[in-house]
Amino acid sequence: MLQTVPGTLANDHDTMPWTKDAYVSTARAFDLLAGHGTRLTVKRGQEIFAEGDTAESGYRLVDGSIRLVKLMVDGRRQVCEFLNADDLLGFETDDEYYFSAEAVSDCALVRYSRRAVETLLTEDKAFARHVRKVTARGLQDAYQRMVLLCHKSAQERIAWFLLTMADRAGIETGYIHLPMTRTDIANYLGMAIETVSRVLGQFKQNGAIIQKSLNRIQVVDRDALELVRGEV
Amino acid sequence: MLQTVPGTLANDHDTMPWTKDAYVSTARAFDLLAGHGTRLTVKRGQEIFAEGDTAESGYRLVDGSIRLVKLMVDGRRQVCEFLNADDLLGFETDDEYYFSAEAVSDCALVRYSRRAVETLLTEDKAFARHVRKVTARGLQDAYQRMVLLCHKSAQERIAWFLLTMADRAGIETGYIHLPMTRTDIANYLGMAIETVSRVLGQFKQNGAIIQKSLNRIQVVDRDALELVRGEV
DNA sequence: CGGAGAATTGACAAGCATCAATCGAGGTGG
DNA sequence: CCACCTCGATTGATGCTTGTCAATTCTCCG
Repeated sequence: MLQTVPGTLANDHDTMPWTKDAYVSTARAFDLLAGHGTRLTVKRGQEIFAEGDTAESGYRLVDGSIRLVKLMVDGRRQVCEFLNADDLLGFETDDEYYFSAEAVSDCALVRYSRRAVETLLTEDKAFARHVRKVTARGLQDAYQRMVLLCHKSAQERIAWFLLTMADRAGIETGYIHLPMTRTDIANYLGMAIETVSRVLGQFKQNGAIIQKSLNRIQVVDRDALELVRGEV
Repeated sequence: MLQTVPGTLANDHDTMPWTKDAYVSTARAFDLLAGHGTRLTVKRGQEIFAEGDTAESGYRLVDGSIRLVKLMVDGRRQVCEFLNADDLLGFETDDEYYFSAEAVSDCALVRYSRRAVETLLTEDKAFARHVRKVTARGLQDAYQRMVLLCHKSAQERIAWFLLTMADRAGIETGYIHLPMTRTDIANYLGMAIETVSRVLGQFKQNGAIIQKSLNRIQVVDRDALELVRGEV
């Protein structure tokens, strides 16, 4: 099964056997929130909230990319997930954030107060279902990545990463845009940045990919990457 | 922060600042399900459901331990989580299970039909909140373990594991009961069973632990283990 | 054009996986 | 009740993947 965007707001119809009648479009669900939402923008590298902060808001990412990170006292960091446009953030927790959220690129978000979120969660069944679904998807992705971190080689991880990023972006351009740094990728996949560099170098030499610029990569030989990645 | 049992049904009061008024005891929440639940028992090693199965039921673990596993085609397995008495299982997904559930020891469960679960999720706010909370806790634990898998040494992992198991069990006896095999532990922590054995051997020699039997371990020097574990 | 941060490349070491053999425990049948 | 048998755990030797340290190069902006 292909990895899909966690918390995406589209294409839920085909996976909601029990709930077709109760389904409403995300657009309508968020119309209900609209009056309570405030737009904000954050610049690249800026923090939206920190681990341990009281969860006073939920966010919807409108544009840009965000990384969810857990920070260690010695400065090492674990990137738990990358979020893209239309992903939700902070809707599932009602006490403290258990990760920090940082802008990978300049971002536009809509911020909803916890009170508005709580109200909608209890009063709008479709919205509540959507949040459940999104959270479950997050857990699913986390478990999937545990397999990756425990059982896959450096090459398998990078191949998986490139293919996943391509799928998430839709790859209509032919290029994968990687807004994050090599350090982010390394911390996401549980390896050193040097290893990321080396494996990307191998793929370039294999002719599997072409690096147009630092964060623009073209997948020339998708089959080769899928072969390296192995089963998902 | 200490690791706690994911999805435990007790002690939620102190972490629900927004919802004290809406809170009802789990006992009452599950009274609502009672009429729809059916008891069942599974023997050690038996499968409750498999990854990819249609999620037709939710379960509450009454007694025993369960492992959530993802299986690879070559037979390797990733243990995503261990569940204990009072934990919930399969309540957050409404299409397909994204992991298999296997009995680590003989288990007693209560099984609820998907229809009953769906109904209660939409009609009982407190129950819906509880499921949200439990799922979020699962995601939190998953992220926490990513840090472990990516940044911690074998010794740190085993120390973390022992302390976490002790905390989850309440350790009133002075002994940690480990119902799972070394293979399970290895697949949970992302290391080889030989390494698990070796590290446990070191801890025994250090005097940090005493192994009463294969799955009964006494923590003699908790401070030493916490020192090895480092920050959580 | 120049500077600073990021990425690449290389050399080396270490932690851990793998392979292999032995040991131990728990369960069964005589 | 004991011996045996089988599976899991332990212990040892070895090799490899990958992390770490270091130096250089590249890229992006001002």
